[in-house]
Amino acid sequence: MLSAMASGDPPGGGRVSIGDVARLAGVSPITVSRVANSSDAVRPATRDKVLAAMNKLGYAPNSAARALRSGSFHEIGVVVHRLDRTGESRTVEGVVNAARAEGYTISLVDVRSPTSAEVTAAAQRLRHQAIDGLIIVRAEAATAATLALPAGLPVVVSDSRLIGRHPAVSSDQAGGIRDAVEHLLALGHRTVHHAAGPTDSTPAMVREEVWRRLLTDAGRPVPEVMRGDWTLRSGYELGLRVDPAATAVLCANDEMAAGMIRALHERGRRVPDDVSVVGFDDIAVAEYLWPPLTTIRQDFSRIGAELVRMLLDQVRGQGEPVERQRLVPTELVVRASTASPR
Amino acid sequence: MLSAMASGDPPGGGRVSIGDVARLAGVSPITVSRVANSSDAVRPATRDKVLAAMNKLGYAPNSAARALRSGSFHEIGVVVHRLDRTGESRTVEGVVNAARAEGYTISLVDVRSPTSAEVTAAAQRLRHQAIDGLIIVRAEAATAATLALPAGLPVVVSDSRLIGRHPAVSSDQAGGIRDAVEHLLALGHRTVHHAAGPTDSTPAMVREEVWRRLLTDAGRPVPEVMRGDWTLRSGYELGLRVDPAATAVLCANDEMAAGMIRALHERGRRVPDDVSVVGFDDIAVAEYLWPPLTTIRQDFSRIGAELVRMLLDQVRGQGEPVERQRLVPTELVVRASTASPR
DNA sequence: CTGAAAGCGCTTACAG
DNA sequence: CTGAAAGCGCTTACAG
Repeated sequence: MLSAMASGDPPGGGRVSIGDVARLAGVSPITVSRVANSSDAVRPATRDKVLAAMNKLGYAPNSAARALRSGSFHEIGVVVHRLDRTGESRTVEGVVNAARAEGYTISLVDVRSPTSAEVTAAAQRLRHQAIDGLIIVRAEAATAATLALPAGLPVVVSDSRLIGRHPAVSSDQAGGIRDAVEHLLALGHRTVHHAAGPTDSTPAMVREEVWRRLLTDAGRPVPEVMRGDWTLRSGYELGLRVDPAATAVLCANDEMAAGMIRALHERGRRVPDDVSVVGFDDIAVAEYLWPPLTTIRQDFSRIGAELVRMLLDQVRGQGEPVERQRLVPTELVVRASTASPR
Repeated sequence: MLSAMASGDPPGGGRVSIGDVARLAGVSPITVSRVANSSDAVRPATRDKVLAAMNKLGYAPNSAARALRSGSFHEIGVVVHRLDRTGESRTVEGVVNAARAEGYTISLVDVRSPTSAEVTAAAQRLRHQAIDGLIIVRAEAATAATLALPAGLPVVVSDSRLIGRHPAVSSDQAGGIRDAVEHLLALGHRTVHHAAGPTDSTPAMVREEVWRRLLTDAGRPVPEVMRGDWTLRSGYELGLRVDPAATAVLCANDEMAAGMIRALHERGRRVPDDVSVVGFDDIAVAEYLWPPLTTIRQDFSRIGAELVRMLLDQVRGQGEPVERQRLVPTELVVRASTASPR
């Protein structure tokens, strides 16, 4: 428990400063600073006196002063779009936890749309606030040409068009799609239809290109791609008009897969007896959809941790060359929404 | 676009300070400060000179110095548990957006478990960091007796046992449960079973108590409560052994309702023909479950906004009495998972 | 409308 | 092992 109130008479409206502690302990402020920073150049008896005074007064170092002196806030800025989506919130959670382990806190900004203008404004707001580096989680629609980040600010990005321009962390999209397509072809499907994500999203485009290339390489017909926007609703609408001859559909994410399955139900098509469906992400409900969804799991907390690691490499290594891109493996999780065609 | 690099020769390894701008513009640092803070006591011509110099050098005020001087970081600490859950992430999103509108950023800490010890540690870590106030989003297992928050730090809490001790914002749980129970009774169900949340959660207990009281007041039999833990899995497991005579089940949240529906399917019980199911929250998939879920919608972004408003009332009004509790209305959303019993 | 002086709370060399 | 001095970058009265 903290003591309720300082018993001395600290100036400045109640906030206890290093000088107050020094006075009570009968030492200089420098010694208090040493104790606060766990320097070992303090005699144990002195240390104890100071610690007792700190406790008595409820002293907490003023981090504004500390940051001003040291030049670092020990804070990382995070720009995120749509925090209510599984991938985004789990990635941010991973970032928060990894940052904490390194002694950093997170300053979070949510942009309304993932465009260059919004992200630029968010980055400047954060810069204004004072951060040591910036993590951009999926600025899908931002491009390197139009994004104007403060000069000299270390940056790491997650999946986006900014890869190449800035160090980046991504799921192994290609590997995931390959696993899914091979799984479906191995089950005996002649080809695989694709309910893709929006064209302004890098992960969506990567998934689509890999799907197309795999079918081509395997000598299978490539059905016309169906275009969605990540939402359940878009998956549902695509499901209402999916080719009646389709026996397997690979969806760009789990939400679209859930909408697809619901539409197929309404059309009287059984999953997986008539149509196999595969998602991407492995969100919490995937296992409890009816039927339980076969999907490609992304390791979001690992992505968050790698984002922090690569950012702090830059922050600490100032000037050193930095790893440009790190791929985090995906995993195919086979459940009951896929089966051999009848 | 920012200019790539300062063309002057600013000291301190590249960071541009107010003095550099003053020198280039041929004015004093005070004048630069006035321009940076949009004071109107600056001649337009002077202002333009200063703004030009700022742009040329890529000046951004050092917020550590600013905070040290003014005593405020314009930052709000947010303690959250399980950011990957809908309620939590949407509430945080609401907090972030409302805070931004007020010129505040968010420093986010994620606790592994919602206990007093974890929340206390998180609050102290944030205090250390420097925040103007603290928002605790659902510290479900923390109690006022054991939570030790830094003295003098303004605090607002969301649903939790801390209500009463600290100003709080909550959904109108009672109103939501009333709407749901009345909806089911009006459909002709004799009584309503309840798949409740964990006993250490205040919202779960409130929902359970209101459910019990409503049935008692209506003279209906009160079935033994079923105990879950918010997860899909727990709802599924309760669904496997729900009373075969039950015709209506009110679940503590949508995830549990999704698990409940899946278990009922597996047991060959049709929803809503044999059993009506109601959830709580209105998460994104609720509409796309099969059947689409009747549920009680919570307005999380409004909750987030109210949390910020009540916190800043404290921060700004120092000493003034503050509103103790604010209820945010819920809304019953009727879909296809409820019907009259056969 | 503009500026010289002081100070916010802390830490970093430097000296003893 | 301990302390006196200087300064991080900014803003707040105060004076002109």
